[in-house]
Amino acid sequence: MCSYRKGTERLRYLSYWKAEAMVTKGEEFQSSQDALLSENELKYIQEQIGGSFDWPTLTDVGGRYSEEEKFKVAIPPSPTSSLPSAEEWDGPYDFQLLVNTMNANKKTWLHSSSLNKIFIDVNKSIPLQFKINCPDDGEAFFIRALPVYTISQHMTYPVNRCPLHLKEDESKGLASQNHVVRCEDFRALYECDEESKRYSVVTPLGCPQPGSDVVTLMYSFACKSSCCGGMNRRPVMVIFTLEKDNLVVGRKTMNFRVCSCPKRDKEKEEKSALEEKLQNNPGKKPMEAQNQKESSMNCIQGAAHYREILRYLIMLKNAEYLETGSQEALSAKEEYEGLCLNGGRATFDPQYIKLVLMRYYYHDMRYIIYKCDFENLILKIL
Amino acid sequence: MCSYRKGTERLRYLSYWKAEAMVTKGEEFQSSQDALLSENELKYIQEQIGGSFDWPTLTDVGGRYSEEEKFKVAIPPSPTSSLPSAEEWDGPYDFQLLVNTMNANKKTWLHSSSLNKIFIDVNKSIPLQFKINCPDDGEAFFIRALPVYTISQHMTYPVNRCPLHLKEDESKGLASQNHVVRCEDFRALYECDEESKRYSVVTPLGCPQPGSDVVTLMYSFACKSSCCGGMNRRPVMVIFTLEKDNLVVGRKTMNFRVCSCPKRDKEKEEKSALEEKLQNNPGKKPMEAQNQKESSMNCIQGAAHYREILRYLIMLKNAEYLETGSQEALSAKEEYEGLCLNGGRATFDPQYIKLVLMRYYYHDMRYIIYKCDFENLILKIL
DNA sequence: AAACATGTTT
DNA sequence: AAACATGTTT
Ligand SMILES: [Zn+2]
Ligand SMILES: [Zn+2]
Repeated sequence: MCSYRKGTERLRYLSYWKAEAMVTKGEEFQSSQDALLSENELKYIQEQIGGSFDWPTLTDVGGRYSEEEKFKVAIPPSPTSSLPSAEEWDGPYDFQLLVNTMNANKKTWLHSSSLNKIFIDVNKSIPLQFKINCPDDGEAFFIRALPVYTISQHMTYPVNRCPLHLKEDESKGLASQNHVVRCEDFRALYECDEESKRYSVVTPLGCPQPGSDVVTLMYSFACKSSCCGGMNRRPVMVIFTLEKDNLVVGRKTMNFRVCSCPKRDKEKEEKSALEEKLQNNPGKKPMEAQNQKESSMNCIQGAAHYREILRYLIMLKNAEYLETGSQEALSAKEEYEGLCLNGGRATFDPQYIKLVLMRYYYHDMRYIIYKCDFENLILKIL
Repeated sequence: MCSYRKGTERLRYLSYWKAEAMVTKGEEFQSSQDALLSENELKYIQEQIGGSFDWPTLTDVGGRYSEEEKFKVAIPPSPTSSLPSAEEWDGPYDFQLLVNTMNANKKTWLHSSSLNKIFIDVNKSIPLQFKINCPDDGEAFFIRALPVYTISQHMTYPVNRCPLHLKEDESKGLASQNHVVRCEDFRALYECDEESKRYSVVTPLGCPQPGSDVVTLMYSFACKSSCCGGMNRRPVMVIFTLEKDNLVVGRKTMNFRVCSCPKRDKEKEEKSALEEKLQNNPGKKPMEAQNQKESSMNCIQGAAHYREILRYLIMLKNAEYLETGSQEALSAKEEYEGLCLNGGRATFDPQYIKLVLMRYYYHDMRYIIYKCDFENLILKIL
């Protein structure tokens, strides 16, 4: 893991430093805010890295230890969290994603390298090639494919199938039922993140065929980008994470458009991207899907989780009030305190709540691990 | 009831004549074919009326009489059967449907008299006016609104809501949940025909406001004509039946298009209808929705019902074979006999099965009434 | 209301 | 592939 960039390493160190200090002192965290970095610490870290970063994924290993041995610990979002990282990262194994354009089936899919985008028919498969620098160890690696909306306003919502296509597939009772992204490999595992409600498919990478240094996996999409009540015309990308021992060790992304006329739509998007580039004319952006019916309720899943976010907002608003004396901040704080008490929900501006969630998830504390796992983790990282 | 047209009266007489003869002889029908008119009788009747006709609606009055008193009797399709009549009929009460164009809310709905069609936004209400020649007796009458696909290929399928809009409304748990056509009257009753699976809404007509001779009811549509997995771009009409004592005593129809741009679409349809008329150019018909996913399974609901239709087909094919010696008819007959035995289903050509169903429902026998009800009925009709 | 987006029919 | 149909965005 010597290829971690400097900023990322420093951030990891800083966050764990705070958590470790508390664990060392034998304190059990009372809430997710106990181990939060201060505003100044956050500011400093953001300057250092200027982007998203990676944490190792830890899951509850339930039942191995007694209750007394449990610790609440600062654990980062998993690759399927509400706001997963979409930063390209070759990682220690020089992870690469390749699209062999020779294979392009002009009828069913096309790749635009200028847009880093694949245009594909619904339910048609596309071969994607994955490469690492130790192909013979392929059986130890997994490829996770996770669809995510690319426009910031929708990014925190999971990508779900539309009611119509879901209904058509319900009777089949397949594990892939709720998944837009499918991998046509018999070892593919269809996962749902209970926290974020995101669906992803995880496939063992395996070793290349003799004479080849890449592994080819077939992917398909079970809904169109335009499906009403599903992606509803919102552009999506797929985040492909390379995973080993439950850690993310590489990441690649690809934009996708699942549509009826891949050729027409690719040409149109390329043309308008070119025009915008030539004229440097930001006034003629492509239309953006609006009026989505994902209730802002769904934006924050679960009553307990929602309360946690509210408490975080109360803290932020209180800090703002103490610092600036803003009456608006004070009344917002009081409103949130009321909601906390009576279990109500506020209607947040999506852009605002997105920023709040971004900050909140930087300090995600919602996982429980066991003391020895935590100690091993600290040893690995420091 | 003296205003029944001659052809209808004669047909009614003929069909009941056959049923009455059997009842008189004390025979209990063994199957729905026992009281069928012969091919020649049918031919004669069709020449006489050249269209659809009305029967009184009778329902099972269950439990009033002992089992021995029950009779199976030839009863016509109800107004919500699989192939309901769509013939305009003023009836004995001079039933009229009026659209007051003065009320037209240019933003949400428009009426085209040349097309007998209303173009309307989804979930927006339109006032429709109903008139009878005895408005003071209005409380004894009901208006039933039943949506039906206008293109013959889809006519026998019930009009259902799409999965998306259904899902949005499911949590509300309203009686109107599955209904595309809504009546905004607190006395409106939402019915589902268990046999045909058609949804209709029945509203008491009531008496006109003082000084008026019409009753106004507000209707709205909870899905668009274009809804995927629902009407799916197939044109629909609404059949408004005037009902009294469970009998249909008048019928009016109106075409509807539930869409996002009523004005644009009305102008376009009127223009293309005019062009077609002027040029008498049948080559440039508007596009027809195709590729519907309603399984032909759904076309005939229920295993027992399906078996009945199969037996009817066997009879038809056998008659055809005996008359013409057609080997094709013979092998079709044998195929259907096999399906009857093993409970299988054939894949019928939709156009063909539509014609078969049409003939079958002309002789609908699936209702049970009691002897005295039957005798009263005969007395009324003869 | 005009322009656009995007699935379907021809 | 071109023309059309029809919901959305500007
Ligand atoms: Zn879909
Ligand atoms: Zn709908």
